[in-house]
Amino acid sequence: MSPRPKNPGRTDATRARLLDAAVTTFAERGFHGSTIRDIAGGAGLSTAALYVHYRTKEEVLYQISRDGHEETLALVRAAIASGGTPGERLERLFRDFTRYHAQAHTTARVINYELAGLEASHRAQVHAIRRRIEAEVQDLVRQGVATGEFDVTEPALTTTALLSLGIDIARWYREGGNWTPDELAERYAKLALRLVGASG
Amino acid sequence: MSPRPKNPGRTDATRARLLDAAVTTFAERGFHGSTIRDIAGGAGLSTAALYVHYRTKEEVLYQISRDGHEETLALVRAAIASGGTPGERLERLFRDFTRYHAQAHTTARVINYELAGLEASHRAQVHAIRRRIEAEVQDLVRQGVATGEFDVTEPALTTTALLSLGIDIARWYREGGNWTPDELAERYAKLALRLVGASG
DNA sequence: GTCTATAGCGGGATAGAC
DNA sequence: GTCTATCCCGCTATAGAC
Repeated sequence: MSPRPKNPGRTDATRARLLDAAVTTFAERGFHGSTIRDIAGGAGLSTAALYVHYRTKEEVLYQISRDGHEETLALVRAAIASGGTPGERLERLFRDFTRYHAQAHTTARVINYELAGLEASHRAQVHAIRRRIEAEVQDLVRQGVATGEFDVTEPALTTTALLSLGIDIARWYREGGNWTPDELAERYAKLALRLVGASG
Repeated sequence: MSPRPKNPGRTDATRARLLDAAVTTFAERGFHGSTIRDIAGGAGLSTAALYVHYRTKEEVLYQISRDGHEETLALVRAAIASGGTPGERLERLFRDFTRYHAQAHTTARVINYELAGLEASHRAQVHAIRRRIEAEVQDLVRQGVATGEFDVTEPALTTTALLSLGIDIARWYREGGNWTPDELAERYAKLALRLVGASG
């Protein structure tokens, strides 16, 4: 993906600063509205230095997008693997999913709304992860239907609605608003149970 | 907003074509990813001709955004004014709100996700309309709580969730998918009732 | 109101020194 | 690995003819 450095430690820290600055400006102005001067400058570097770490601006976006999606998939899988009834696992999944989208709302904004900035092959890889996330959740919904715990006639559509609630947080959430990520997670987990007809 | 023409009929048609082309490219590539060549070319005009109708690219976005938001506000108000119990009105509101976001998903994508492209004063005006939309819906939710028809402890948060479900359709909806706008509207209206604890 | 042509600037990316 | 300096392209917007 990027040139291999001789001094990983320092290089890794620099890359982290670049990704951080990129997330900030991508979230604020979008991929095309952000310049490499914004990114490099935000990390305290010249534009030329950026190219030691990433080949193009698009590659920076890809790194952010891939990392974020993999983290989300891991989070979803962990909740599903955690045991209990489908309702308990859905509640846990949704609590974590919601908290992530609130806490990391700038990152979440980039990975959910800047997909169009990705080059075709990168976008395809990211979409593959998204499909796996959706498949995991849909599977859980179907399990709940099978056990009779959920009252859902169309699992695919209900899954879309569930994910919508979480993803859209990245659009509207602001620090210093009415709810902390934890408070929101608590309440949204209950709303998720209502959506699947398992009011707990 | 734009220069007054001598020949309104022909000018209006040209502007409509420009707005149409702009919506298409803004929805696909975002405001900053779209060029005035995309917009003008999509309407069959040269870039110079665009400036007869709009002073800047941003003004094109503003026109789209303002029109779209006003249409949405009108739709929300019409449903609320239509009479019946809060539950009946919420169901109607949500059916219309959902259908709009599916049917006009390209426009909806632009007006909901390209707000950052607006100049400060324009953005402020649009945000004012958004707040009115939210206020109308929240008011309806509170009415349902007052009559005991809805089971909601936090009307503000529930309103956010309701709007989220509708708005996020603009992100994921595609023509030729699993649901027509009407089918989706039907099902989402039922989900809205579940969210407010008024399963009908 | 529309065109062709172009000004003028800001963007992504690179060259070459340290 | 980072810098300064710069290339060169594509973008927004305008000039001036029809």
